[in-house]
Amino acid sequence: MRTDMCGDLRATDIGRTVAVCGWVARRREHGEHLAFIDVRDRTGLVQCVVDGAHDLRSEYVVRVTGTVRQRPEGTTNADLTTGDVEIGDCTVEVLNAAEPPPFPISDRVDADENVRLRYRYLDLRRDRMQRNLRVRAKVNSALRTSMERQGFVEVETPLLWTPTPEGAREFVVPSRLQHGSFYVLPQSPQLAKQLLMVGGVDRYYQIARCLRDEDLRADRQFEFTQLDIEASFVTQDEVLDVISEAVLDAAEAVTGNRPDPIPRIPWVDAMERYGSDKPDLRFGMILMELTEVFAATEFNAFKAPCIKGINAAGLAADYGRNKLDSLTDRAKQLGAKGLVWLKVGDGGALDSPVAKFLSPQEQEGIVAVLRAQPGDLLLLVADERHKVREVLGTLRNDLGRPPVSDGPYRYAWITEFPLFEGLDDQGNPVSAHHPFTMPHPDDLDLLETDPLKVRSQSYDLVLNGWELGSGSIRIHRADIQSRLFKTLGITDEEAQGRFGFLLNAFRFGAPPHGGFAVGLDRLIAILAGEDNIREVIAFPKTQSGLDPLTDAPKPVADTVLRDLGVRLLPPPT
RNA sequence: GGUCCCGUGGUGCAGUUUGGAGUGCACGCCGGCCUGUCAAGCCGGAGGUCGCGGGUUCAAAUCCCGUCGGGACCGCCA
Repeated sequence: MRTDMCGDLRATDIGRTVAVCGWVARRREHGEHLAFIDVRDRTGLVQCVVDGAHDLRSEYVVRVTGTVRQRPEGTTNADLTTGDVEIGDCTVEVLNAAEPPPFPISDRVDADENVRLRYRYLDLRRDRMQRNLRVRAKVNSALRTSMERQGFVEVETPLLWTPTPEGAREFVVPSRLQHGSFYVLPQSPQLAKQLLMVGGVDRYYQIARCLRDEDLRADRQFEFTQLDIEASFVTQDEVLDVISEAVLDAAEAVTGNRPDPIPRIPWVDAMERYGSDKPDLRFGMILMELTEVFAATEFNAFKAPCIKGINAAGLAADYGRNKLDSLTDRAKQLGAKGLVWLKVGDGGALDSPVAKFLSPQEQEGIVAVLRAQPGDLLLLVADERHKVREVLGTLRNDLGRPPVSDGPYRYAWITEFPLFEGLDDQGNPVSAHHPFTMPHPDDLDLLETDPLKVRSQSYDLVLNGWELGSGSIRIHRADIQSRLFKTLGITDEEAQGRFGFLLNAFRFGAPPHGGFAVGLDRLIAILAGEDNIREVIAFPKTQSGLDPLTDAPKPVADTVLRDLGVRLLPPPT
């Protein structure tokens, strides 16, 4: 039907008779016998010179045959890849007429999200979306190639899975053949891939769809895609190497440049330096330790277990009283008792409401530790250590963080996460990752004595302040798993009920294993320069979980419910 | 469950603070003119439940309450 793609035509094609197919992007009429139409396909636009365009309208589907020729002197268009040439002597065949689109098929205007999604098939015609889909395809392809090269085998796992009461809320699927029982859609292939390790697959990967019935965000959809991997007989470093290779390959495939090797930062360092377990390494403003400086302070607000400060370099002039007050409000909102700000004057003197409470030695200490220069704005928080980290980490992002999709790409591995995060209502520790995460070998004996101090062999991958994924070395030995369940307050019977199939499998020779999962929607969004994963998903849902295109979710017929053995409750009042 | 922003011809916006005739801008659409444009240009025209419901008022796009939808965020996301 066609000989060429619109966007591919170049001066080297001059003289060829070609046929292109696509949509009428624009037409420019110059009287009865001269008109230009721009024909668009997924590769771009080409200008066709036609003898009148009266029967053509925007988005008509056409097949144009003609001869590629050099554009006349002075009429080339440097903004188009095809701008040196045009198709002349055109015959235009209308393959299909079209109504005017409900919004312009153009990158210049951003239509209402609801309208974009209702007419997603039109939205997808836009350059931006075409580009994003192709970035996505490139990433998928690069990852597959990388994983294959590294000896991994793609295995598909079930979508109809079994409920696991831990973790994210699951989508539930009623069983027609077993009334009263339900499948769930997997929040990840976690347990399936561990079974594959017991099955001797050794090196598994999958570009896997995962489903979680949790509230939606710019970086979260109900269904999302992970590069999921699991490997046997590996150390943590080996897992990190495999994933590093894969994501650097993906970035290189998209951008043409290979980002720097990915630094590995222990969790406690990330929290101390950036106040976050997903630090954005594109900017500094490190949280500096001031506790020692105020060891003997007379200033009551600084008689605290931990004092840290950040230096918002050069921002003193930008922050007048109002903005400083709202920063203070923000800090209090985050749970701080207060926020101390100091501006560094021209002579290096500190200008601050609390300056008079600080000794000269303390003031010098602040300047030295924060490497303060005239014009800098210094922000200090004194409190419990975890609170100081959290508040200053948030302020650091508020003050310094560029949009997520701005370059450069700064990946980071965060390692040695705590095994547990806090206590539940019954006073039992809560797994930070999941209950099959291997404790750090040096901390095993703390399981029974000081569980909250136990580090784990788990790790996150971060890119420009977005969490891209997480993984861990798993527990493969029954004795350690049993100790962990005991620490979590889970009895052997409960464990059997919840994860029996996995624990049974582990009795038959489970190899040491570990893995990781990379959130591809987020990775692709960042590589595509988007700050919302909807932009890299062909058919996403709105924030309230609706699909304006199909109107899903919808009620189903009573007969369907009857077949499933399901009865609806009256709507809540 | 909560906080904040948004909803005005097909599209994007202004108008809302301080109530006074559906007022304005740009694009698109329809018709006409136009032989080198490229976000073509010029002339003319059509097109409105100001998301929806209620309230206040002589009078509501504008103020108040509720509700629906979109977005950002908190909670939630082992």
